Parts: sequence; C-alpha cells; structure tokens
Amino acid sequence: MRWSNLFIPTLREAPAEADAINHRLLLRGGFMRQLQSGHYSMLPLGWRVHEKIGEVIRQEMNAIGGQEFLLPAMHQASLWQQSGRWESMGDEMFRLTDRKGADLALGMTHEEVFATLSLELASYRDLPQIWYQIQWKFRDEPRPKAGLLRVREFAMKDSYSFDIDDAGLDASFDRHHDAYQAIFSRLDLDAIPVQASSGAMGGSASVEFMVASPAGEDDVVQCSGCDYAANVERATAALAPVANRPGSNAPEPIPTPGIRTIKALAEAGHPPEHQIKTLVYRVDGSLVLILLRGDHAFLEQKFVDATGAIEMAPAEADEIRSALGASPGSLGAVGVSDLTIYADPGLEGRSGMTTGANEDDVHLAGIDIARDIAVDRWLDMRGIAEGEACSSCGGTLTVTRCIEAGHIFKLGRRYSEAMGVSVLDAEGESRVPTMGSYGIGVGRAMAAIVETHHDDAGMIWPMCVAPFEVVLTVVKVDHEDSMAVAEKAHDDLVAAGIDVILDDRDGRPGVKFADSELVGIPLRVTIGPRGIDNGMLELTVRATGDQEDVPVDDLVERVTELVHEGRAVRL
RNA sequence: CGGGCUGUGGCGCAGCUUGGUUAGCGCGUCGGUCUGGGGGACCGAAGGUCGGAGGUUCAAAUCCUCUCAGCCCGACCA
Repeated sequence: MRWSNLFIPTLREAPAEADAINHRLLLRGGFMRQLQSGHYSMLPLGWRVHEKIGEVIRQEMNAIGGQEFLLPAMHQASLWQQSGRWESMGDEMFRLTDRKGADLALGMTHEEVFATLSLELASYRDLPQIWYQIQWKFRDEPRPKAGLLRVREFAMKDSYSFDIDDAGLDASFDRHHDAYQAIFSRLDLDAIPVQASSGAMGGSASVEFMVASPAGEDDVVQCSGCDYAANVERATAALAPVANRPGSNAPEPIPTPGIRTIKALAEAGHPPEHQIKTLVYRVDGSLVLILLRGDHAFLEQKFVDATGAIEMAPAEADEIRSALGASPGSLGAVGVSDLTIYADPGLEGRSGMTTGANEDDVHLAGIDIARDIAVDRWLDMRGIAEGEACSSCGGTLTVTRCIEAGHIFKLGRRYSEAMGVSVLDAEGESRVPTMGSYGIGVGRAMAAIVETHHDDAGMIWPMCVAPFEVVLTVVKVDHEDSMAVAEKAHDDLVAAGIDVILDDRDGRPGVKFADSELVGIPLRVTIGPRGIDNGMLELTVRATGDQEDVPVDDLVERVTELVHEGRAVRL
C-alpha cells in the first residue's frame, strides 16, 4: 500500500467536540469520522484495526469451539414479545414500523434469535453448543459519549452457549472466561475480571472484564490484600464499627432552622455516621423510603438488583411533601407506616442517631433504629468508598475508574424456556437447555486500546491490531536510490506477509514522521540519502523510540522478525 | 430526562457585550519557485446561506423568540 493513494485525512488539531483521548486521536489520525452523536464512520485505517480486533476475537472463540454465525440486525416485534423484552427494554430499543404496519426492532442483543435457531437442537447429544457472531447492535442510548466508548450503533461479538445442565453451563462459562483473558491479553488490554451486576439481561453469575482508564464509566473495587475485585454496583466491604452515642428514651425533636444537608447537620454537632439519610424514591409506581447512614452513598443498581424493580427515580418534591409533610432535608422514617421502608445494614443496631422529623426545620435526635423505625426490609445498597476494609481479608480497598471491555454471564433457562427450546436427555426426558451470554464490543475495545496506548505524539498500536505493521518513510521521494530501495523493501515485505505501507508522499519529512507517529504504526523504517549512502536504514520502534541501524540487505529479515515477535506478544 | 456549555470556509479560533462599509486570523487545500532527516520559506489563488426559521430595525454574525444539532456532568450499558 502506498500512503499517497490512501484516504488518511489526518488533522493537526482535534475537532472541538472531541474530548476523550480515543475520540481525539481516532479523529486526528483519520481512523473515523462522526456522522452524528453516537454514530461513527470507519475510515480505511479505522476499519483495518476494527477488522483485526475482530479477527483476534474470532480466533479465540473458535479455539473454544465457537461457531460463527451472522444473524439479522432487524427483528419482528413478536420475537421480542415472546421473551417479554419488547416491553422491558423500554426506550433503549430502536423500534420502527414497516409498510405493512408491522412493528420491528433493531437488535440490541441476539438471545431471542439464537434461541430460535436452537429450536432445531433435538438431543442432549447435540449439546453443548457455543454460537457467536460479530454483528451490529443498536441501542438508543440516552447519552452517547467519549468517542467510541458509548455509541448507539456498534459491532459486538456476542456468543451464546447451550448446555443440558448447570455443570455444562459452568464449563461453557469458564471456557469463555479463559477465551476473554486470551483475547484481552492479545489486545494488550489489562482487563481485570470482576464480579458484576447482570443488569437488564438477567442472569446469575456475571463477570465483567474491566480496563482501568479515567475515560471509563464504571468504578471497580479491588482489594490490595487478596484477589477480591467487584464492580461497585455489587461490591461489599467490612464496616468499621461505630460506637453509638448515648441514647434517650424517645426521639427528641431539635430545631434545625435552615439545615437541609448532611454536611450542615454535621456542623451542628451531628457527625454523618450518626445521621440517618432518608431518600424518597418512586419505585414501579409506589413511593418508598430508603435509609442509609449519613456518610454512605446510595447505589441504585444494588437496590434494583435486590428488588427486581423495573423503574425507579427520585420522587418529586411535591409528592414527597404530600406523603411526608416536609421537604427533602428534613425527612425521616420515624413514625412512617404507610410507605415501604428499606434500610441499609450499615444502620443495623444503631442508636443515638439523628434524622429528619418530617417537619421543615426540625430534626429528631436520639433515634434508636430498632425501637423507632419500622424497617420493612434490610438491603445492602450503599456504595463502597476508597480505603474501606475488604470483607474477606481485611485488606484495604481501592476504587478504580474502568472501561467495561467485556461481560459474560449465565442466563439460565429464561430465554430457552420463553422460546420453547427443549432437547431429549439420555433417559428420553424433555429438558430445557441452559444458556450463557457473552459480549465484547469491538469498537469499545479499539477505544480502550487507544485510551491505554498513546503518548503526546499519538496512538501506539499493539502489533496484532495495528493498521499497518511497518511504515517505510521515504525522506526524499525524488531521490531515485531511496525510492528504489523503498519499493523493493515494500514488495519483499508484502511477499513476507507483512502489513506494510510505503509513505511515498512528496512532503516534508517532519510531516511524515509526525503522521506515522500519530497513526501509531509500530515500526518505522526511515529511508533517505543519508542512510542509503552508507548502505544503512534506520529502524524506529514507535512504542519506545528505540532506533537501530539495519543494513539495507538485512531489512526485510529484521522487520519480519520484529513483526512476528510483536504479533505473538501476550500481556 | 435534569444541570452546564457550544454552533462563524476542511480543522482550530476572533468578531457578538455597545447592530453600521467588502466577516477576519492561524493551519490545511490549489498553482508556482526555492527546499528536503522533525509539521520550512516566499509569490499567487480558491473556499463562508455566520446551524435553521421567524421577528425587531433604515441596517442583524451581533438584539428578541422559537427550533435543530453537538459536547460535558448526573440517572442507564458491550
């Protein structure tokens, strides 16, 4: 390939709307362009990387016995109605109507379609199966952001396992776990497997593969003393005991004019750990009270996971007032009996607490939770903070911002049952296969690589996914000897199966060096009169800046050697 | 959906507060000359319904109203 013939529109400055590093660099490097929010066009360089990432994924999926399919992106409504997700997916699913008036959806995932295909599985002898595809998914994200990290249209490798029993599912799950570690390792992504919430897809065991990056959207709790790692959405910690303050025989009203916040109340002599935080939420139509210790954060996802709530949102000020008679800032659960009260275990056994009195500008002190509050259900729903103690080893927990690069979980029989899948077992009994579901976003992996592999000059691609493995930079294109050497090296490298690009543009060397670094090609060979005269060429490693002089005659061999080494690297 | 912000040649910006000639600047692009190992210099040129609609006014990029789009922070997910 010759650079002069390719469409590689590099930009010196990133467009103002690009903020995330992957977004800025992929735009500047001419890898992609934004069509609209959450939808990106892949340009030749970007598509080459995308395809190479897909290829790594394919190889590892095939290695665990996966079989590649390609399913439709557009599905009839009835398919999703059968699983119940036509309703439960809500606004996240793109829906449209065809000319006959039939309802259609653009697939967000493909459990239903694969399960439909699995109707043709007839016997336990047909199991297990691992089926996968790399197909476009559509999700009407409320807020696309951070370049390729969160988009509305993206390629995902999704695979589905079908097993006769739980032991089989465990094995398929473990195979995927291994395959994912292999994939991320080859992509040079340091992905940590963490316990996760299974979210909208439903299921039991759920593991996310997380790559530390400030551009991410998830917080991962990790223990410094053992291998405990979990998404904050389901992380737990050992709570340091707090000595109760002296109580009283009954709640004591105290005037708190103008005090609306935990912080203000703390300044008035009631430390946060001795306060009860009272939140009012509307959950599937009903108001509920949610109680936590004053210094603990509420994590909605934990609540949703534990209660199975479909819709939840903070209650509006007016409905709070009509239910409790006060505004946020003075709310409490003492004496409340008509609303369901959820409390976090951090409050269990506590007394001498302060909380709102459900009367503006008044709080209650000396609260004994067991005595004064009619808790309906105790639920762990607090967010873990940096520095807390690990509940299994007592070590210190850290919280790290991460990109969710992959997610695997056990679905169970929910979909196979809904779609009417069954096979006969060895005894001739009808059995519903159990499923697993496993996803990796291809574009997101690409973004994650850029987020973790760049420097001031640009991207630094791992060899196995680089758009090109080596660039031959001709310093002076009208120097005939240079071009002759470059063209021969190019042809020989092509013959050796190396992805090589010949930068034959008639431009300033500085521009060509800068472009090759921005685009992130792992190896650069600089070809110019200075070196040619000595029979030497300069080989530069993008990642390290290391340079070595290579005799012209040894170039192809040396480059081939380095490329093969690079391709084989695993983290 | 709540909060904050931005739309002016391909990219980055100025101009807007206080309306007033032909809307500027840098980069990029095109032609040319000289150059040639880190975004070079000079000469010449092309390219803009100032996001859109409506309004105020003798006059609107600038003021008003509506609207569309994009970005960031929160609630949701590969």
